[in-house]
Amino acid sequence: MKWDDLKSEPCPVARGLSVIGDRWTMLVLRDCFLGVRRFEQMQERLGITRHVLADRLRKLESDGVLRREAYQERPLRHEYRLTDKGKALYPVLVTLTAWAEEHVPPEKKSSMTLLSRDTGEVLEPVLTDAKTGQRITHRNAVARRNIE
Amino acid sequence: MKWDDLKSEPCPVARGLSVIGDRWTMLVLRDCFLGVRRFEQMQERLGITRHVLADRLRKLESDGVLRREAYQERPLRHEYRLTDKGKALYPVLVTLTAWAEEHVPPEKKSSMTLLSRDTGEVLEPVLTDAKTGQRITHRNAVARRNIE
DNA sequence: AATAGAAAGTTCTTTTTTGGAACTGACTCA
DNA sequence: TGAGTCAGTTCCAAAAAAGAACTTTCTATT
Repeated sequence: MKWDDLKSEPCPVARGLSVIGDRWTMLVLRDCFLGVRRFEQMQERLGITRHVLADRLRKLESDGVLRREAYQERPLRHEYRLTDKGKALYPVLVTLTAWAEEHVPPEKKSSMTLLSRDTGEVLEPVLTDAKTGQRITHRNAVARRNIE
Repeated sequence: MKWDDLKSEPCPVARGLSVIGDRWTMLVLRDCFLGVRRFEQMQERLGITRHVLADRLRKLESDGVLRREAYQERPLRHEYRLTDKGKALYPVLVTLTAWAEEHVPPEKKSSMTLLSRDTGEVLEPVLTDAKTGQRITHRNAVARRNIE
């Protein structure tokens, strides 16, 4: 199976991975969520090859996750910003972060905490059902395929 | 930056990706969550090269996400099962699924719905704070780096 | 005017990863 | 004896990533 074939899979996991399923993309998006918008900064922060970064940004733009906007003319320069579709990836980033914090210990102890912007309290992200507020786990949920 | 270097990054996103950040791993885990346990089945369902599948399973085992268990002797055969660490990835899979369902439309309309195992009701997964029950979004949360 | 520097890429070569297909080993079953 | 199953391994070609240098279009400095 080829990369692009993933996009047309019926399974949403496969389709999601067709967009964010490689080694670098989520790291690029992490930086976007942290407010990094420019090529040079990303390249330096990530230690990614310029070549690959340019490629990933192109893909993310064509997938509608980032948009490229001119921030100056002469010389023309662009910056990258999350679209709504991109911002909607926040829960994926947070759950991944939470998982890694708990299960993939770093060599040097140094962690990340999520804080409420309003109260400054530490947040503990959990997945719940919007209607009932019940926790969602692999034990109490099942996936159903809808054939239409 | 090399693959293995990701493991020792301070950022949990990078560490998480060192485990699940490639094109195939999450698809393998998806199948595990659906109850697929054996090499042949995975290989056939995923359309992944046997070579790569064997490699991914080895890595997932050494990362403690799956464990390999003999299900018969003569000939000795193993199956792969999620460990607790692996099961803890469920929220990542669910948020990714939810995002793709909403934002990465398939060519043929065919979707997935998450149902409660108890009530059979459709679940709408959202990220909330365990203590307050408040929704967590990129707008009301900030990440802080803890230096120890 | 000449030089240095920044930003955002591109180009080139080498190394790593995949893809694809066939092959192996240890059985079981007819 | 021969076919089939399962869980891989081996080999080669093709694709992708790493690493480093180069380009283009400016602005700022000497």
